[in-house]
Amino acid sequence: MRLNTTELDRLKTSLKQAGLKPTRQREHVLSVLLARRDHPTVEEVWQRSRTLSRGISLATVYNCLESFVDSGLVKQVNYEREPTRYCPNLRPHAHFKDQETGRVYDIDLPNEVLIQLNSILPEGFRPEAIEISFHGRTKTQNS
Amino acid sequence: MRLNTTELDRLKTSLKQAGLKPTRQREHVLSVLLARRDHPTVEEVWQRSRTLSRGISLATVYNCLESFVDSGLVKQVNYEREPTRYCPNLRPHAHFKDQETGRVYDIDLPNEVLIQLNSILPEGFRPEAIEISFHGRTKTQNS
DNA sequence: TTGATATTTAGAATGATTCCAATTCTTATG
DNA sequence: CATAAGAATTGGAATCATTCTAAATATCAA
Ligand SMILES: [Mn+2]
Ligand SMILES: [Mn+2]
Ligand SMILES: [Zn+2]
Ligand SMILES: [Zn+2]
Repeated sequence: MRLNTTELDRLKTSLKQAGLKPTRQREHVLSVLLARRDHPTVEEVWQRSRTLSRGISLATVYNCLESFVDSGLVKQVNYEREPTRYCPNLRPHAHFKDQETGRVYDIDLPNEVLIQLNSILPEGFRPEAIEISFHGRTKTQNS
Repeated sequence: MRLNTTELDRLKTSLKQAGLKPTRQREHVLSVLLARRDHPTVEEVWQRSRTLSRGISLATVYNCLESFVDSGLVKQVNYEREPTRYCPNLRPHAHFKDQETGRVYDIDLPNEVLIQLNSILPEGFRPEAIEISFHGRTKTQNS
C-alpha cells in the first residue's frame, strides 16, 4: 500500500510535467489505484483511502484523479452513465465488463487491431483517441 | 417529418413485440430521430418535438426513447458522462465525435473487424455487445 | 525562512436522469 | 359503439455523480 521508488518517480515526473505538485493525498490515491487494478469508482477509491491516517475528503479524491488524468497517469473508463472508473494501465487496451459481477477487465489491444480500426475511418477523420468497451459474461471460475 | 408506412410498421411491430403501445408521442419522437441522424440528446429531441401541435413533455421524451431502446429500435451513444445521445442506425457501427464541432458520425463496421475484435478476448469471455468510439478532428469542408 | 501559488476541504450548487402520483389514452371485450 | 382495465403522459419533486466556492492549509522556489 505504498508507492515504490519507480512509481513515486513516475508520479513526480508526470505531475511536474503538468505543472502540478506531489502531495501526500496524490501519492496515496495513486497507490490505491495501483494496489488493485480493478477500475474503481471515485467512491471506491475514497473508501479505500480511509486507511490514510487523517483520512481524505471526497473532493480531494475527485481532484487527485482529475490531476492524474490531466497528467496522463490514468485513464477514465465509462460504461453508459455509471460513475466513472479509473484505470492506471497505460498500454493500449480495451475493457470488458462482466454484467453479472460488475467487474471490468483489461483486454490488451494488438497493434494490428488498432491499425485495422483506423483503416475503417473515411478520408479526413483524424482520431486522437479510441475507446473499445465490451460487455457480456465471463465463464471463468478464477479471480 | 412524418413516418412512412414502412417506418410506422417497424415501430408498431417492435413496440408490440416488447408489450408496448404505439402512441402519438412515440410516433413523433421516432420521426424526429429518423429525420436527422445526428445523434441528438434528449434535450435536442425535445426541442425538435416542439413542432408537435400540443407539444410534448420532457419526461415523455425520456420515456419514449427508453421504450425504443428496450424494443431495439434505437441505440444509446455515450461519450464520457455527457448527456446520452440516441441513434436509430441499426447496422453495426462505431462512432466518431468531432471534438471541434461536437458532431457525432456513424462509422460502418466491416464484419472482419468485428471478428478480429472478438478474437482478442481471452478464453471464457462471452461478449453481448461492443462499443467503439473515436474522438478527434475531421478535416472536411462538407456537411 | 518566507511569500507566492497550489492544494485541500466541507458544503453548496448543478444538471442529467429517474421517480411519483394524478390525469389521459389505448385497446380488448361485450 | 360503449366500457373498463391497463398503459402512457405529465409536471414537478427527488436522486446522485460531479463541479464549484471560498476559506484554511501545504508546497517550494528564491
Ligand atoms: Mn447494455
Ligand atoms: Mn477526451
Ligand atoms: Zn483498464
Ligand atoms: Zn450511430
